[in-house]
Amino acid sequence: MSICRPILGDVADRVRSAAIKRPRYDPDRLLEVAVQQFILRGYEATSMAQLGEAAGLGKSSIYHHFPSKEAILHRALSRALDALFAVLEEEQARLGPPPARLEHLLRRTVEVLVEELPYVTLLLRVRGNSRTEIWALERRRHFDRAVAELVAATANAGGLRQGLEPGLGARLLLGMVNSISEWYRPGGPLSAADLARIAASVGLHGISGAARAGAAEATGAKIGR
Amino acid sequence: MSICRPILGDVADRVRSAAIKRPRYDPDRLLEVAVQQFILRGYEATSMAQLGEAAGLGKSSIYHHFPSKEAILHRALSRALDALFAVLEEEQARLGPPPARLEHLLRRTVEVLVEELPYVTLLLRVRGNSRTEIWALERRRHFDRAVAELVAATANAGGLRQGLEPGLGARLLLGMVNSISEWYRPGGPLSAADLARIAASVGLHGISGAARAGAAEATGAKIGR
DNA sequence: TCCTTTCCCGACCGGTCGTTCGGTGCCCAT
DNA sequence: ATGGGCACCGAACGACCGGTCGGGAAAGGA
Repeated sequence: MSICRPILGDVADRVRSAAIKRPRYDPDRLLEVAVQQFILRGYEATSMAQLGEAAGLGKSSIYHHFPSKEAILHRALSRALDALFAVLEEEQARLGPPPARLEHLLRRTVEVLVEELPYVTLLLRVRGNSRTEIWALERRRHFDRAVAELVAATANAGGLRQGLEPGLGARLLLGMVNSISEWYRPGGPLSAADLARIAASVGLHGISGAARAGAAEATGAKIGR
Repeated sequence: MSICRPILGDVADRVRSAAIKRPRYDPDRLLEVAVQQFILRGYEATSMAQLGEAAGLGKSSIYHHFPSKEAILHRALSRALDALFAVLEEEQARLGPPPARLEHLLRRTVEVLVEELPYVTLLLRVRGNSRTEIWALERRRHFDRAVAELVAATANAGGLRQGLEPGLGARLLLGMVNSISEWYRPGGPLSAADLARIAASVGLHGISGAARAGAAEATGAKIGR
């Protein structure tokens, strides 16, 4: 029963085998395994026993590194949020004309999303069930608002298409960018920097300027020049 | 304890009160309540007892209408998937030039997403934990592939910006459209048809044609003038 | 060498999970 | 009025949940 555990992956094997010199866990390495599991099965659907198994430990051993299951989640979400907020502090996101700042912000957001893929993925799936999740949701809302304000500033500079409310534009933009976490896997042919450049460009082009008369242009509003 | 249940909403009250003539449930009405709860707390995190409470029933009563918790999920996901696939069958999505078909498909997808908001929202959150979820994921993948093929056909017609791989364009497009389920609530100032028109326009404009030289255009490639 | 600290384990706790079951009351056709 | 069936209930099931605890192996400085 408990013997027939499935092929337990990567980290666990590296730890189990005495050949390699890393017999013990530290919180961050355990976090890596845990977040992997949370993404695979969902946070609620992942039991402490499964976390232990994936790490090659008994479930009680987890509590040596983390005081509770929720604490693991908190640490993971905090890591994602810190990385995202760091982007807001970057010089190119704070200075210069709004459109350029927005482009930088989007591009760097995608890059961070890829760099911290598991953690950001987990963040984007949070729905507000526990105090930790509500806290993360609230912090994430602040980030979204910063993006929305930059979109609004871009709109004031005439960088938004007619009839597109800035708030809506920001949501569509963020939705597109965030959805990357659902399919992007590093190691593919597309580098993070390339993806970031393309996604930011596609997004900004979509919400900006006059609608080009494609065959598919349904919006009646057509800017004169 | 069990008395202090929070203000339980809408449907439950309507059913509880003898004033209105609908004292009994049928599967579809119960489904409505259940899906509401699944979205609120997540499928795994919602217990049968909570479902019952939200419906004004004991948890054992749920089993009079559904054979299992997973069956409820299956029915909800099936409803969403059926509605989406119906769009693929629409005449304007099958005939005509690819760009126009793509525009129709996107617009109608948004409209369906809004019409069947709770069910589609649930579908978009499925991660593949159970057999039902895997089935839904597989079926959804077919829908996504149909969109991707239409994007590819649009690309062949020269309707895609340079350097944007059709598969990537389709993912960004779908990501943007699907993200609408995370914030749109009916009853607001924005009608479903308007939202659909705008979202489809923004998305198609984003992936199509040459990049306009905005201040935020970072792609080294700068078109002559 | 010995002893402290770090890391990990199995056994166990109260509680909750999805599900089952025997029984009860209401609605409605007869 | 009455009998049958539909909708519902409370109690109970085994399994499993997150978390606790006392103890044991292994590492590391002395």
